[in-house]
Amino acid sequence: MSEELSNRYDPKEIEQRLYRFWEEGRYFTPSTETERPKFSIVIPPPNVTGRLHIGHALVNTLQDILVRWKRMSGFNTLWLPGTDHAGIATQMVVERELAKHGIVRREMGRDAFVERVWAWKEEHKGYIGDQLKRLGVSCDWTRERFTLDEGLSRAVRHVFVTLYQDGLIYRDLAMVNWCPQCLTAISDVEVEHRDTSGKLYEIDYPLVGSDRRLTVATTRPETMLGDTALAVHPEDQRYRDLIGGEVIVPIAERHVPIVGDALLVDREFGTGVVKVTPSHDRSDYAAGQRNNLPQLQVLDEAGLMNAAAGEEFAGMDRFEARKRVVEILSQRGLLRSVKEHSHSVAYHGKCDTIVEPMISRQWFVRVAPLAGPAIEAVRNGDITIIPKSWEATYFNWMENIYDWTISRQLWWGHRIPAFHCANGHTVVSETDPSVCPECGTAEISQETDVLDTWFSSALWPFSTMGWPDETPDFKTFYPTDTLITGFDIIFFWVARMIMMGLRFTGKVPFRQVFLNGLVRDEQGQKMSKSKGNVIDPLDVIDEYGADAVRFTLAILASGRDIPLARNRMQGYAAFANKVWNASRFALTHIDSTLKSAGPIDQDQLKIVERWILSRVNATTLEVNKALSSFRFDEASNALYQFFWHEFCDWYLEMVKPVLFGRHGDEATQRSTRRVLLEILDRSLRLLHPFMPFITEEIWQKLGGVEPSITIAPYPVTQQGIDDPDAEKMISTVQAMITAIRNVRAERGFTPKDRFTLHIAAPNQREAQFFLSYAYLLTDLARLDAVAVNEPAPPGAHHDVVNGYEISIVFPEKTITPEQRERIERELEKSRRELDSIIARLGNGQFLENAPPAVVEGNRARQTELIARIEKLQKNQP
RNA sequence: GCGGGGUUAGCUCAGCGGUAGAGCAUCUGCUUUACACGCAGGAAGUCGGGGGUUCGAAUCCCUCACCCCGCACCA
Repeated sequence: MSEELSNRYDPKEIEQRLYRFWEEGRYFTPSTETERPKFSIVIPPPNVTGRLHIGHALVNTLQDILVRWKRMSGFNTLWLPGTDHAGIATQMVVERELAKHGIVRREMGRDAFVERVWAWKEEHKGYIGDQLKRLGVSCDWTRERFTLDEGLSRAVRHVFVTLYQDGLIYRDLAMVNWCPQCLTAISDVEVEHRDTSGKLYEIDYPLVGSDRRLTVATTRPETMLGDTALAVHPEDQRYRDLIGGEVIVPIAERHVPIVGDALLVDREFGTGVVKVTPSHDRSDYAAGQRNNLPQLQVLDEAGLMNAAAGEEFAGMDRFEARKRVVEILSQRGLLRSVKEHSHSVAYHGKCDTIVEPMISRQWFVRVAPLAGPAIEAVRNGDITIIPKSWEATYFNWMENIYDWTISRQLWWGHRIPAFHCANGHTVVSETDPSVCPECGTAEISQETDVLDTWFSSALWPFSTMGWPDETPDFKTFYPTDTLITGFDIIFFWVARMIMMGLRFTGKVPFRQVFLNGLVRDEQGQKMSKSKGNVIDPLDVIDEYGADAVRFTLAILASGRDIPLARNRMQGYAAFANKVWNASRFALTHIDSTLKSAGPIDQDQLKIVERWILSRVNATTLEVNKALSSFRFDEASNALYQFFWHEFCDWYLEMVKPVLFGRHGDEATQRSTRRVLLEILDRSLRLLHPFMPFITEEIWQKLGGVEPSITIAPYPVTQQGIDDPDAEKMISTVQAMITAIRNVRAERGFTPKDRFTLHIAAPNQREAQFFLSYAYLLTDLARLDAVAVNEPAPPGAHHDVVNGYEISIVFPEKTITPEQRERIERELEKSRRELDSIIARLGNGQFLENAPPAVVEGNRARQTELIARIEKLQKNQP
């Protein structure tokens, strides 16, 4: 065969060329008309205007391994790619961009702004796709979707209207999480609680008609301007008699009642007196409702104090107001104390702003009725969550679920299909009404709010397939089989897809969920731009090649944290180079292509061939098994071990004597070459899901039947190929070679020094074996002769290997003290092991209770150790 | 407070009832005609502490310590 491969693997040269080849061949586009079983997954859609980070690289590598494996295993495989519109994030980016040019969103108007965002999206939409292609993912790009596509938007609208009609969507005035920076409501799961060190202020409130003062503890003194009561515990002896009385709210100088509320007040905390601000605190809001307290809003939607806060404060920022309030209280002697206080503060993760509880009119999904079936689906096994420990988290959240705030005060997104008329009617409809169906007025306009992006993501597994239409794709590929995503979006996305899928299609959206870990840096730190420890997938792909990056991610993929270090990638780039060079070597010795090679002639097989076929079969079993259970680490590790440490280190070395004509007749050579082709072919196919580029590049040179390795059959274990005898004998040969190499290093000989090996074979058959395969020992251990059942001359080095006595004859050489020490250590180790085995075998309980195989194993080991120690002792001069 | 995960070689992790493993790093030799991103050999761990179950425990149970992650609470 032609030999023009470079002696160094250069990923840059081949990766992008091969990706084009795959796309042009449409290998990743499945059929909707086939009898073959299907396998389908949908991508967790990244933000359309975003950039791929290393976490995306991980989740997409794992999906691609799974998908390529299934495709090669004969499934009609669909991996549907796409992106979401990421409402807040995208709007924020475009606003910031406009701000550079001094343009303000509200001044340009809704339509113009939305148009501008679409333009931005068009500009950036290709970026994520290109990055994914660099990674080598086998998505079907002909089916790419975007959450704001017409079809998906229709699904969103249909779901909204249906849920509304079913009474599961409602609009209400309620306290929600408000982001004063983004000027929108957000849902509970978008709030990040962070432990923050703040201050606890104790403030005196004068009692009306008395000299007494009540001391109240608060972390947010500025909200006192909106206090409408103080609350004490109704059974608190200290304050019980004050209930029904009034206090003066300092600064505001307003009279408010003292109420008793057992739910709000914890007698143990602080002073046992709580200020109640129903408009600006979640639990105060509830307390206000229980006690019929008025609401007094003193903060506006931007987090500034409003007119109700008083003339001095109007327009002042909430944190500025806090300082000012404390100052005034202090001047008036009403500030009792200020203590350091650590407590949890709610932040909006997207913009790092402290969230403000705010009463506003929003749209909600009543989640509890949806949660029931979703809980049941996991409980009864219709959906399996892997690793299983995540089920507890899922149940815990689902069983204590709150209604979901789905409206956002944004412009970028699915506009809520509700219409308000001039007479106060609201209609929710799949088509835009021109007049109000209630009163007939034409003065009707659409709701200005848009939906939470996750509302559309929740429909992703079926909206992308054409639902609500019964399209061929929907019928063929829904439900999907597996979802792979990060555990951090189990509530945002996974749970909601299950709820929506069950509600609207009557089926689970996927049967298995694999939750992958979080990529961290080598110290286990979360990657973040501010720490400067982020790894850009494109950077490392450029540096090490996509295959090396993928292999690294796969082999590290177990566990909840995935510490990623560049030197690991360097290690697997070396592995890619190893694959390249081993293949390069093999290719120069393969004399036919897969198409013309014909079947392997079983009768011609020599022990080396029988052994490597047995080993590749064992590896095949292990890899398929590991992939079935999402053990990407085990699968890739098995492949690494096999390819490097069996195929390269031993097999290729063992066939060299034949390939170079030092041993064997022509028939043996032919057979050896045929099997070499076979093993290389199988290895490449086994490796392909993990390292798609390099394996395709090499496999093309083997001349397979299929036009691309992407659709070549994935190896499965074969009957009658396992060969324990061959494995045992080859492992003995390996052990002997290792023993000789050991002595060589131990005694300070060089590779040029030649030894003679004497082997004691217990019977004729084995004697014949060692004579037939003496060439392996000679070649790999650099011997000048192998003698079977001939007495070794005096002074030879004796050992026992896999039960066979061997003697190594080498030139006279003095032993250095270091060498003697090493020999002594080795002997001592064997003695210690023997002692513990003797103790075990001397224990009647052990003999009685341990399984016979274990007892037998110990006996055999005892016999070997005794023989070995005896021989090693003889070596002592 | 509720729930989950972790503590094994210098580093990062696998193993989860029968003789302590891998990768990387490290040390020693080596231009062996595929590869120095290589070859060969080596050193390195009372498997977080304590107790228990068992013939036998990194592995199962109890307990303590420390670390991480959710959720809830936090005047």
